[in-house]
Amino acid sequence: MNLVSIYAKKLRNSGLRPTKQRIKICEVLFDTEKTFHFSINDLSKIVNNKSSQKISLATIYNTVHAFKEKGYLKQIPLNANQAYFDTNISDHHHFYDVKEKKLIDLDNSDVGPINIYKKINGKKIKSVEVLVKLED
Amino acid sequence: MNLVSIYAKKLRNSGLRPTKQRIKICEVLFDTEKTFHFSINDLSKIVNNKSSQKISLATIYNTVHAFKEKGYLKQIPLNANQAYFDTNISDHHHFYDVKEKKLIDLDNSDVGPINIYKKINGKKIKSVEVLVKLED
DNA sequence: CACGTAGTTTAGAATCATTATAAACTAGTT
DNA sequence: AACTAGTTTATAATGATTCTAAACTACGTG
Repeated sequence: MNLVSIYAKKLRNSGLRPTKQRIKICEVLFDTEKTFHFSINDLSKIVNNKSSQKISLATIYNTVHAFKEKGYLKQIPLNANQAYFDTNISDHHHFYDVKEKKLIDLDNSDVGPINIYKKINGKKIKSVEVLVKLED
Repeated sequence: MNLVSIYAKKLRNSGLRPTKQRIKICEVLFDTEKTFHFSINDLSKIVNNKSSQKISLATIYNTVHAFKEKGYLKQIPLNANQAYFDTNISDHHHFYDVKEKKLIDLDNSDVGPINIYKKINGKKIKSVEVLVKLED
């Protein structure tokens, strides 16, 4: 089965119609060995540099949100003036190089086990994310 | 020594002139037993509800940034559409109740020691912040 | 295959947090 | 009192994100 039909299936399975735009975005996001971090603007540039048939910014926003919702992307908790996303959806963390404004993956295996001793009544833990800020 | 002169001294010691506005903001932020979380808008409302002599939004922004710079406030790494700050500047972490959009402090003592085994050449760790998302 | 419809895309407008500007003001010094 | 660097302010500008509503499209049904 080729990639396009794999993406189409993946989209259909999540209740999303496999449109040309979504397939093209899938190709940029998931058709690669390495995972990566991106902002909406980054993604828009990458996608629209690949072909003359442009995808509107609104669609990029819609699609990224849908993919995040479905768990195909993760948003990185970070104080920046724009949102950053990660195609690496495995349980992991991040370095943030404050000076260079660069994110670096920090695998779960590079961080010792994290124990949370405090409990909040009626709530359970959904995720634990660590942000390690770096300086020179 | 009264609080106003304590704040004035604190400001002067950091190279910030103790203006009426900054003192008033100090009173809101630091003249309390409990620490708290706030957005710029929250702070603006609190400050301007306390007296008829209003402080402009621009000054609130300037002051919060200056205080953050000087280490009197911390910004909380979080994906929200606005920035959140914390008057608790001790080394600690946060719960984030996704549904209720509420932040809860998580003291350092409520989290086991965090070990980062990965090293980045030429960089050292500035801070380690944990965000624990909560769900029902 | 044509049709209908719900879902999708799109350009452009609207919103909203934040930052920049530049003129008026003020703390602290001379 | 005068000076100056630092501060405040209203307002404009910016920029990311969301909204809108009209055009388009995937796809099941007849």
